[in-house]
Amino acid sequence: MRELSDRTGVAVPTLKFYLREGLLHAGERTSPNQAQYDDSHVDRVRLIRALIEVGGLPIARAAEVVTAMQTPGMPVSSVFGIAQRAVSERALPDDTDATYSAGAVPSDARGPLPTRTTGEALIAELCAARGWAVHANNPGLAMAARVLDTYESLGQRRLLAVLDAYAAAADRVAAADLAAVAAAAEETRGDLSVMSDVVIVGTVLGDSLLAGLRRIAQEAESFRRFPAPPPAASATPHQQDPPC
Amino acid sequence: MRELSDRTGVAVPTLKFYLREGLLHAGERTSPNQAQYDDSHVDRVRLIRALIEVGGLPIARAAEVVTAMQTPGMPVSSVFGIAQRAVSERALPDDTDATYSAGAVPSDARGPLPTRTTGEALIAELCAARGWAVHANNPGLAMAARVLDTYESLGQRRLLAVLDAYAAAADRVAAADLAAVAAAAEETRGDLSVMSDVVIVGTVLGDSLLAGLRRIAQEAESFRRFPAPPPAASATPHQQDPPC
DNA sequence: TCGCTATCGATAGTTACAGTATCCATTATG
DNA sequence: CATAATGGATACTGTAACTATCGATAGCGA
Repeated sequence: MRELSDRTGVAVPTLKFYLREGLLHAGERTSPNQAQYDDSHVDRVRLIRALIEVGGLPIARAAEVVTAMQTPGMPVSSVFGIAQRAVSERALPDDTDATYSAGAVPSDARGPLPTRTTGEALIAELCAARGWAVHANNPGLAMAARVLDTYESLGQRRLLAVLDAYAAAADRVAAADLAAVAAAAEETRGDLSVMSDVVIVGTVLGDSLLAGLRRIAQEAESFRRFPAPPPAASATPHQQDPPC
Repeated sequence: MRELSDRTGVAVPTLKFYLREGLLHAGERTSPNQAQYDDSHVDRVRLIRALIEVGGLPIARAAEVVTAMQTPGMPVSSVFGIAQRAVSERALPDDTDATYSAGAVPSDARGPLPTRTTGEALIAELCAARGWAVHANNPGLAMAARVLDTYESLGQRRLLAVLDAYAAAADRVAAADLAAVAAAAEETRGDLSVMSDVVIVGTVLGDSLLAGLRRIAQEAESFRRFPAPPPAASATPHQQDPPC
């Protein structure tokens, strides 16, 4: 176990903790108080750390994910669903209620239609326009709708204008994601466990990658549009040095 | 204060807590133990809840953000930087060290070049290829590089193939983001506070929106590529019903 | 074989975060 | 004037993710 700790950089008590939580499979017993850990354990620990640190998953979600990963015949679509739920459920607390305690509806009673929310309606429209066919329980639906509703409630209706561009971007990203899965399938002649790996890692870490690239592109685009930030005097020190 | 609580759906003790933490500006004093809260407080509370619940920011980051937002002459580029740091720093713990305690470098000593990491090199290349000019301290650089390094360390080198598509998508998204800011600027003749709002809300919530849309697009694309998931028997119940 | 260290497993403790709860001296309100 | 609420301070709760300690072995070198 010391060796496993050394090879992964994770403290021994933490490894014990992961064993307890079912994140890490037990080693092969050699005696009542001795076990042998192999490369599969090293890989598993690395994956766990990646999901938690880079992907930001809580440990319970990571446990679900790795459990699903080692279930033998799990079809790709199910693995996708599990990965998606894992990264989404930290953003969707429990039941998406607004907790408005009293007369808190934002002032204007909208149309009498039984439409759930503006956001949901917009997303449904978007799906129709793009030909996206998904299950109603796809966590992305609630997530995206929630953001749109929040834009509205913050009086940022102008931000709804970004929706189409975001959708186009999402399409591109999803195409790349699935292409990676397909490539893995081809290389390994449809080895489900390899495909699961790609799906899990790609889905969970992909969010971070995309977010990071977005920040870079934002700053670059910002320079393009507002080349010299107005030479305003401010209390905090700003860094407006030359870009790298 | 009860009224503020009722109008926002946030418990009174929580509002007190936000006041203490500097998230919420104090009300106008009418007597030593009485204060008047107005619409600005309602808006602020809604913004705080949105940043925390939808954007997933920790309270300390939200405090930085709202503080920056109300700083008078803050240039747009600085606001962008603050918003970006707020959404990034939960993914970048402190100093991005690998904490490998002993002989933990993944077995093969790579080339003798002083290149920081493969990820950083790839991102630098990408920036050059796309004409992205950014400061070296842009949090997206570290974030994206980290994900790429993690792909490698997990033996998922094949996922590096998605990078170009992701970058193109990020470009699209950033263009839309900046277009929204520009539109707001035009509408309000360059009102910095309105622009700050758009930048903050767009940056923080945009990540969630994009992530949500990605999940939808992924599932849709998954159906397109793997129309009928192989009829495998598995322990857990799968839902492969008709899409909505 | 002795002694040292490490292991497994269990239980308990720690730190950080995000609130909640309680108390108190006022103060508004019916 | 009595009740209820307010602002402010302090203290407490609950969860997440570890971290420390303990006790009974078990391996390994001298």
